[in-house]
Amino acid sequence: MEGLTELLKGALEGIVLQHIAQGETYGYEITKYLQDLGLEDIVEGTVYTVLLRLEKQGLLDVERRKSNLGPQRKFYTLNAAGEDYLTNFWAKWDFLSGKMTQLRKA
Amino acid sequence: MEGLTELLKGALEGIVLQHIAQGETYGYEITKYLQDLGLEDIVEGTVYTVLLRLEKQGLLDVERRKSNLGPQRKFYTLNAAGEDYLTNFWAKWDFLSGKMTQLRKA
DNA sequence: AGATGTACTTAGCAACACTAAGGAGCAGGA
DNA sequence: TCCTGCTCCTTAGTGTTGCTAAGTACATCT
Repeated sequence: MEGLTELLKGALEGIVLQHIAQGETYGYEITKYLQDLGLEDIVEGTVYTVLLRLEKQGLLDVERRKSNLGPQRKFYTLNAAGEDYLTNFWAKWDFLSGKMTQLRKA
Repeated sequence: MEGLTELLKGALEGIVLQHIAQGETYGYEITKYLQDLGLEDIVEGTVYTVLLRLEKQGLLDVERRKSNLGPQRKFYTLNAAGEDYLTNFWAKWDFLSGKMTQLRKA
């Protein structure tokens, strides 16, 4: 799906957070996961910038450990702030989503 | 609903376009309509900047006519390009929306 | 040695929602 | 008559965000 960029703004943070909420993970894996999901235009660079931003916002706990293949990985986990953020994110998404449906069939 | 700004990016163009698709209208009316819908943080200034952008992109036909009260109005109608854009917008929205649901219950 | 796959960082860009500030037309009441 | 409030639009500028590009680094296989 092309031209999804603008629509992803604001949503991507939630998407990444939601995936991390399902279990400790790291950037490279997240990228693969999203591409498997069908969000193929979300590439590595994008995911890493989002992760750094989320980390700076204090929504994630980070641990650097070595991998069995390749260089070290940065493992991310949601902390309490992250969970709050995520809950709030879905509330906003549902709100907007509802309005969109309303508008569409008006 | 606070903090909707980022989520609105990309969606707002579609929202405005969708409302215009339901019949000729103008900026001030669109603003009121959205606020009635419950999107209260979308204020005048925002709507007008969106309209100008859509107009520049050639998605809207414009006609300036005088109003029975207040200054002249700029009436907007969707043209063919606008309709295409709108169809495409909903396709993208449905796509993302579907992925969000998938991700959430994963 | 070189290629391939894994894994992360940084600097900078473009698009968008939003803000701020203003102007202009009309109505009604003080 | 003034002036307050409502209608209606414009322009310049800001901050956030997804994205790009270029680079670094480790491991494995040929």
